[in-house]
Amino acid sequence: MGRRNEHTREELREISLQAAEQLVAAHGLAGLSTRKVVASIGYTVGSLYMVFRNLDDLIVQMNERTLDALYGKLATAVANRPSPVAAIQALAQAYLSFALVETNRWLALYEHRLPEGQTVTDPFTEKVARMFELVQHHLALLCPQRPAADIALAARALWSGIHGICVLSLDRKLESVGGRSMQEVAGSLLDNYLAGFVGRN
Amino acid sequence: MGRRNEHTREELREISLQAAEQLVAAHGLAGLSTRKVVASIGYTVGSLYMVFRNLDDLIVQMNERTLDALYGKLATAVANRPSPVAAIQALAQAYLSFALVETNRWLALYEHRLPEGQTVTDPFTEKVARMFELVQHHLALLCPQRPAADIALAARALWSGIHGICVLSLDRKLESVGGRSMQEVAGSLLDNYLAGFVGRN
DNA sequence: ACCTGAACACCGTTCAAGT
DNA sequence: ACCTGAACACCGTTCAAGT
Repeated sequence: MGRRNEHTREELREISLQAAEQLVAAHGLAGLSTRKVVASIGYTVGSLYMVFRNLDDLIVQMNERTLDALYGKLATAVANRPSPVAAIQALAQAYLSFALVETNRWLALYEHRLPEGQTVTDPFTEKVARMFELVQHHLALLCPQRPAADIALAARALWSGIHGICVLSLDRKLESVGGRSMQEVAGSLLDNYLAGFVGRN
Repeated sequence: MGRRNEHTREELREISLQAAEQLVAAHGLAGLSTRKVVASIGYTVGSLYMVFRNLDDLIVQMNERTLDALYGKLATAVANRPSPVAAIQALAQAYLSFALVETNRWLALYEHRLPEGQTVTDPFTEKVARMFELVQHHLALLCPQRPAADIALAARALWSGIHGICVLSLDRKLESVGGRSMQEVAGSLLDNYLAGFVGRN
């Protein structure tokens, strides 16, 4: 057998990633497998390994696409905001809303762990850094005379905080009882942190 | 074959959980399997199902033990603190330090997802709630005349924030570049949030 | 009652063989 | 060069059979 040649290498990569994204969106990262991907694109197991090094490689590439989509949402959300505070609030809301709408794909970003020794790929860290700088930039606009180290620390605290709110809100295991929305909690975090940060130069 | 009777049901449960904890501590949740557990305690696959409903059940029970250990650390850390703020800081530091020391077991709390329809067990949510109330209690001491809803919201924001800092710091994938320690970032979050929260009644 | 181990349905990965 | 599908080593879960 063999020799179908219906798709180029690049097309095969594309439809594989699309199939993976659909599987993850529908059933979570745990519902993804090489055999399900190839079944849904009409190929057999071996073919996946022509295009991806292994399943981890496929997941990393899928997650890179998710990061790109997330960055797109953040970038448009932050554009043309009247003030740095409004910009930061818009970033947080966009992050929450992406996590809420694309829950399973967003979760896959954090659920996937590389095997023991392996380290993360460069484009991946670059995409993460790019998002992080979005926050940092608007925080610097808010407090122009603050040293860069202060800004970096605050950006990291806020970013991590918003992220934590998403994680715990979307994980029904830890969703602590009192039913407040993600948005409320995030608003409280931002408002109070920024009040403290700005007020204490 | 059969009939060994070297261990009671309860002993079997105990050594299985201990073996699981060792496997997770050494290789992460992904390194845990029913077959590895039984191999390390000298039984065969079938025996596990005398004591646990399935692997998920074993993991949930293991995670409950981790939650108990974490609660113990938090409770002793918070005891006899001179002020509510000191108590809250001690809680945060204890949480960070547990995550840092028991990284893989702590990660397993969040990595494990129940299968599709299944919901979380009651003792589990209760243990989470108990930890959460620790924060809430000391926040209430800090601001006695604030309405309970404010306190609950703040506790959730802070708790989620500290959690997010742990998650992102321990995940090498997302560890944003500038190398600040978890403790520094958490300190920044607490100090600024509390300054904002207390100052704005 | 306790425990085994074969059996089944999955899984990721490799690779000789076919076109 | 492309693709298949058998093969291998794993996995979770069940259950007839043994003591």
